[in-house]
Amino acid sequence: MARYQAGIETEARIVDATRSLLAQGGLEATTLKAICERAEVRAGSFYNLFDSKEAVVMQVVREAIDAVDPDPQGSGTDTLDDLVDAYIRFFEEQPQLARVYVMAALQGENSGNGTRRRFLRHHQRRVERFAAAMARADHTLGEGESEIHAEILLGALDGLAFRWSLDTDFAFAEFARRSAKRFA
Amino acid sequence: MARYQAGIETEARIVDATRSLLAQGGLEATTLKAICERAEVRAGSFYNLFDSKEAVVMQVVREAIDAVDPDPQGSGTDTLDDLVDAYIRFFEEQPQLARVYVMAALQGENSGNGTRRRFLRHHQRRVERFAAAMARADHTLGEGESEIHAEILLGALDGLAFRWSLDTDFAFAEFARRSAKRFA
DNA sequence: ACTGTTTTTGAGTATACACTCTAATTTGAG
DNA sequence: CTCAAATTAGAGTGTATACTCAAAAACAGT
Repeated sequence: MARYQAGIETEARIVDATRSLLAQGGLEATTLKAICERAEVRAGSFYNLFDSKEAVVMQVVREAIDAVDPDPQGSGTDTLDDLVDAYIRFFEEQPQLARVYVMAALQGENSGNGTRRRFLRHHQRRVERFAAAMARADHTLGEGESEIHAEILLGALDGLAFRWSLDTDFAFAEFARRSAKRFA
Repeated sequence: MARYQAGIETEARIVDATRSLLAQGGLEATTLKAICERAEVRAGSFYNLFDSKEAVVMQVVREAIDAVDPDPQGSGTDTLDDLVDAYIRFFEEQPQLARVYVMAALQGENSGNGTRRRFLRHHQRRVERFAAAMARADHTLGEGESEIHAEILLGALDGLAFRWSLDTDFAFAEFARRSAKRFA
């Protein structure tokens, strides 16, 4: 069971290679061959450490999302602006990863794997945090009410982000903040 | 140049086969083999009539979008509600096609083909029609102002539709209309 | 040094895909 | 009926993919 140092380092190299490939050329560029070449590893080693290509891709995406979380401990002190900013930052700093995230969710729709479920869980958590932040800012808001508002605002953010991923000239951040003001 | 009847009928069969495959199993199920089998045609015949698989897929998607257009002539009599309803109808009646549409736009991002451009042109037309309908309903609205509102509303609709395509229990239509009310 | 475990190798498998090509057949206008 | 053009067949090409496997090598605790 005890892992060797070599294996741990190899794993890190594979994750790094995957991250840079995704950031650079999206899912299309992130083939197993490309990952192995960049990590200087043969296919067999890859499969000694990961169950599938999808596994490492999803790990990278998850890490990137966590990296911009304004309140990783979930202590409940983040404001709506914090959350919106974190959302904007993820898309602006990692446009390709955001695309991969969306594609993975969309592709998972038909294939039976749990990508779609994971995506929805993550979305649900996000809705709850948005709703909580809204409720903290406005005590007159009912619980159901704030969840609905959160759902609509997140919908708008997702849509605008998608719009921006197709045309990076689109003033995503500005529209996103404007939506937040309007739906909050 | 003069086309034969046989060719015209074959073309229709191929388009029908593609449409039903897309509606049934999305892009994944819509392979050339599947199209040819369902249309009872050999690959050579397919390529005698279409340049590529993508060509027929895009044709089907375009037709589906046009089919729900509340004002195909563009006579400028559609209201915001009409437009929102058309949007909702497209996603509710053709969820798989909507997914294909989004996937195609996302995939086209890196590959040099014009899918992304087409998508953006279509989006732009939609923004203009939404903005015009908003302006007709509220004459105090400036032109720039109504375009911004249209962009945000469409963003929200896109995001909610995406949300719904992952979880068809989501009350997409209700949320969509609720978003639209904020602009009316 | 011994030894059981982890790691690495790299050729190989299986498969799926869009697309091509040539020859044969069918069509329909004159 | 003729014949050029349109259509069709269908085997075949080329390529890319994720992934497997058995054996060799490296590792680290004793």
